[in-house]
Amino acid sequence: MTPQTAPAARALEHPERTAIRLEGVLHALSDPMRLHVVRTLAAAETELACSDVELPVSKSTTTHHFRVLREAGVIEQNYRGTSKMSGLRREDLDALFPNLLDSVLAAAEGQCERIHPGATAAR
Amino acid sequence: MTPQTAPAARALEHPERTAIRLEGVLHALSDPMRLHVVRTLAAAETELACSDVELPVSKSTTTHHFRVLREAGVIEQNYRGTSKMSGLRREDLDALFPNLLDSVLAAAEGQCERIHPGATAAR
DNA sequence: GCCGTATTACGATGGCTATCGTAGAAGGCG
DNA sequence: CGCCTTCTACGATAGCCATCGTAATACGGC
Repeated sequence: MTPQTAPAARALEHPERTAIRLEGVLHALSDPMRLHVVRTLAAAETELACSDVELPVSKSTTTHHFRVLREAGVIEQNYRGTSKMSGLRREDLDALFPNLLDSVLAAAEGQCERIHPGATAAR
Repeated sequence: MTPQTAPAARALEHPERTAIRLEGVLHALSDPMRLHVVRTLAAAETELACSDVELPVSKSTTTHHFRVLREAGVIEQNYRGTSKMSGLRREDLDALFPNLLDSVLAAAEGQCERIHPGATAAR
C-alpha cells in the first residue's frame, strides 16, 4: 500500500482563494467553450473527467480550456487514476463574489432558451 | 429647420437588445479598464462624457474601450455637443441577464475593498 | 512487463486586441 | 472667423490566445 494516507498523485497548481481575481474569472467565462464546460460541471453536481465534457475541438484544446479555468480559480482538478476529475470551486467563488456564478449560469441558460427554444440540454 | 424632432447629431451603432450575447458582455467586463469604466458609470447615475472617466491610458485607447463596451451592448452612447455621453444599458442587461450586472459590480467592489481596505473610491 | 486509455507537453500558426502617436473632424465660444 | 476642447480614424506594434497535430507521459489491467 502507499505509505501516505492520500495517494496524492501528481499535484496540480491551484490559485488560493485570495488570489482569485474577478477579471480573470470573467475572462475565463467569456469563452463559449469554457462557459459550456462550467455549465456542464454545474449541472452534474459531481466531479467530471475532462473527457466527460464533449467539446467540438481537439483534445489538446480541451486540455487548454480546462487549464485556463483552473488557473483562473473557477474549477479544481485532481488526478484519479488515469482520469483527471474537475469540479467547480463553488464555495470559493460564492465567498468571493456572492451570486456571481449563479447569475452567470442563469444568464447562460436564459440565453440558450432564447436562441433554441425548447432545448433541454446546454448550448 | 431640421425635419426631425431630435437633432440626432451623428448616430452611433448599438446592438439591439436581442443581439446582446452573454459571452460578449463577460468579455467586455473582463478588462480592468473597462470594468473600471462600468463601475464609474454605475456609481454616477447620470450619463458621463468619456473624458469624465479617468483612465491611465491614452485618449485613443480610452475611445477604443468605450467602443468595445458599446458594441457588446453594455453601454449606450450619443453625442451631445462636443462631448459623447455614455450610460449603462441597465434595463436591457437586467432584462436579459437578471442580477448579473449587480453581481459583477458588487464583486468588483468587494475585491477592491479586499485589496485596498478603507478605500472609498473605485479601483 | 505490455497494452490501451486518458491526459499533457511542445511547437506552430493565425487571429484578435490593448496600446500608442499623429492627424483630422465636430462643435462651442470669444 | 479662428481657437480650443472633445472625440475619432488610421496605421503600427507587440502580446496574448484559441486552435491544431504529433509525440510523450501516467496509470490500470491483463
